[in-house]
Amino acid sequence: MVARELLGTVLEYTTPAGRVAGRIVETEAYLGPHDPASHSAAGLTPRTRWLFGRPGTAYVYFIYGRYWCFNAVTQPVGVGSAVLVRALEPIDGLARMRRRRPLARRDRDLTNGPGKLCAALGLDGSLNGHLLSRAPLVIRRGDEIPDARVVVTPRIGLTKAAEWPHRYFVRDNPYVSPTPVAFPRVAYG
DNA sequence: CATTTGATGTTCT
DNA sequence: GAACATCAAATGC
Repeated sequence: MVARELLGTVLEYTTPAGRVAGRIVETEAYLGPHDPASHSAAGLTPRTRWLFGRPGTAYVYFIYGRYWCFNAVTQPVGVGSAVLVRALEPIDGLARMRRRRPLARRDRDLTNGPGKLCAALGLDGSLNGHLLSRAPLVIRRGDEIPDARVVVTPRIGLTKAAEWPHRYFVRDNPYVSPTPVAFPRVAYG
């Protein structure tokens, strides 16, 4: 599963304002049209245009009237499958992240949620459709995370398919978003 | 620490 | 008109 493979890779955004980067420590897989929780379940709409694009495309959407969420498309054109990046461990540009997230009290609060990390990095809808193999926004190889350090749970915040176990995170990493207490946690593999 | 609640506006029905 | 892949503040331990 690509969502698991993305753990440990580095998301890096370079603009005239500077460079910000973080290690991906939490992801969620959204499958194709047969996944009721995926935006692709509703078919092709103006919003989901880039979700149905080629693998490695950025799919960025606006939610709850305030926040952007960043995804990487993972399946061939027309399928509509993507991985939501839910948390980063900051690597570079910490000062810029703090300026963009003035309400974050602790550094771990800068990027431990999908809306938070987009705000910290400055990601928004202008990046929709961008290919992640090229500047200014790239995902590059980082640390390999052993299977023994990967935990699987249901996805957060869903009403449909709420029990499907497609959330992955790095065990004991302080930058992972809080796991709801009632969630089952399963070792990967 | 855990749980609850209000804010916010786009998207699709 | 309802739903929504969220967040932060407030509350009760």
